[in-house]
Formats: sequence, C-alpha cells, structure tokens
Amino acid sequence: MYTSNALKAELNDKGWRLTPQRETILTVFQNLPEGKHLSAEELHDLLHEQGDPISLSTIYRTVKLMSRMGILRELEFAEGHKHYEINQPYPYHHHHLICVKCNKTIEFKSDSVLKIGTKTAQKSGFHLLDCQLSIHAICPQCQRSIVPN
Amino acid sequence: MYTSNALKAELNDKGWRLTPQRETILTVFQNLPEGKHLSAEELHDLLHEQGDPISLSTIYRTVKLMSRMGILRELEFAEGHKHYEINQPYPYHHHHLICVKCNKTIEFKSDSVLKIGTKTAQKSGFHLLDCQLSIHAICPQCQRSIVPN
DNA sequence: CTCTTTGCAAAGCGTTTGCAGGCCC
DNA sequence: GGGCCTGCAAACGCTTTGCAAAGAG
Repeated sequence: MYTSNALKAELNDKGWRLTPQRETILTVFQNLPEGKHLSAEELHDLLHEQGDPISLSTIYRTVKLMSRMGILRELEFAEGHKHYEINQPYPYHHHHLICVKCNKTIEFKSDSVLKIGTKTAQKSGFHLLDCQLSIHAICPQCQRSIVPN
Repeated sequence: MYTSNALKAELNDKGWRLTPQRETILTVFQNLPEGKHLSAEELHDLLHEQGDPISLSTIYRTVKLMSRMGILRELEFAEGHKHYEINQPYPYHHHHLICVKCNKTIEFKSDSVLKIGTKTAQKSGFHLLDCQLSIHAICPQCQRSIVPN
C-alpha cells in the first residue's frame, strides 16, 4: 500500500510539495474497486460528490504527475479521453482486452507479460513505470451487430 | 502483403467502396520503412509532397476505418496525437518501449506476447485486431536530466 | 441510379496554460 | 519567506461533423 508519507517523501525529494489535493486524489484511487478506472472528469465529479471539490486543471496536473511517477497508469481506450487507475504491482497488475466498437473492456492477468516488460526495460536501461498489453478486438455482440462501422 | 484487391473485396463485402484515396493511403503505409509510423498530419504532408493531396478529414476517416479493419495499428505514445503503422502479422509484429519524458521509442518483438494476446481474445470470443504491449518508462538520458517533470 | 465518400469549413471537446493569490516546507 | 501549487478562465490543437458535390458499384 502506497502511503501519503511515501508520496510526500517522493515529492519532497524532487523539491515538490504534498498538498491536500494530491493526498485526496491518491486516496480516491486507492479506494477504487479493482478494475475500476476514472477519467479526469469522472474523478472531478466523484470528488465533488464526496465534498472534496478540486478544480479540473489540478486534477489534470495531478494525474499526469502521478502517472509519470509510476503511481497511476494512464489507460487509452481510444474513446477520445484517458482513464486512470492505481498502478498495482504483481500480482494485482493486469492488462486489458478492449472492443474497439463498444469499448467494453475485460481485464486479465499475465505474469509472463509483466516479466517481459520488466526485462525489456531493464535491457535498455529504462526505468520502468508501467507496462500494459492492450488487445484491440471486436466483441461477440459487435461481431453480430448490423450497425455499420 | 495485403493487396488493393483484398482491400476492395473486404470493403465491398460490407457495402463500402474502394476509392483512390484509400488505395493511396494503403500504399503509403505499405512502403513505409519498418518501425516508421505516421500521425494524421504527417501522412497529410507526405501525401502532399508526393503529389497526392488528400484532405485531412479523409485521412482521419481512413486511418480510423483501416484500424477498425485491423489493417493499421493505432499507436498512442501519449503525445496528444495518435500514430499509425501497418499492422504486420508474425514475425514482423512488434511492441514499443516508450520514454514518457522525451517520447523516444524502441521497438521489440515478442512471440509470447502475441500468443498471449491471440489466446486471450479467443478465450472471450473476441475477433482480434491488434495486440500491443506498451512499456512506459524513463530512458537513461532522461533519468539523468535535471529538467523537472 | 443509388448510396457511399470526399473536401471544406466550422464546430467539438478533452486538455493545457497564464496568471494572481494561497500554501507547503 | 521563497518557490511550488491551486483555481479560474481563456486558449489550444487534434479530431469530428454537416453539407453539397463527386464518384464507385
């Protein structure tokens, strides 16, 4: 479990600050049910509902920052906007199977993919943040659908 | 090699048309050196230079169509715009290691990832279009960089 | 001859940014 | 106290869309 203190330490280490907003956002993602991911706007709404209004720009800045720190994963499901979820280590780390027509997504796990990702980054001297296998496909329902495109 | 005829057949099968623009765009991607990928705008410029001007909207419509047909792959390198490349089958199929700071990308191949993708789609009855492992990381140079964020 | 596709220009929309005030360390 | 961070509103830039004309089958 990644704590606020760990976040603070990591931020301060780079000359940055731990703010209430950043702490709140971290908490939200940690309490999200497994497999649930949020867009910036969904996060904005959720925070508003729970009585912690945070401006959209701060949200955008924070999720980007946390993604680059490896705390969140940025998911691109080709819907025109990004989704975010907490970046869980093994054995919670997972990947996505996505229907390009209806955007239905199914999660799945794979130790070997994670291993390959880790090894590949290492081999080139990269510092790994996240590795995700995205399978773009058409789900059974959409295969049968008559709707064009 | 995916021919114009194959494209025509596949389009007509769905009641669509093979147009000069679509044929030209397919050809461009087929002649691109391995590992090279284009954004919509880059493709637009390239076509212009080679004397085949095609409007940006047609380009957007075409790359989206071909991605959904599984002919092109849509690559998201988090630069705010998508890149496209021809979707090669085994053994040309590859994945990307991306630096989230400078966007440098390194390609790598992996039979096992492709197998896992194929199997996973199959298991859920999905029709596979593309599977890509994206490794988000920080490259050696950027790790050393003093520039914030 | 019908229905798809193109090109143009305008609209759309998620995301970024400049700036003044506020806050963390 | 200094510099980072927030919130607001405006700007941005990639992508999509409406529409009339052109073209494929």
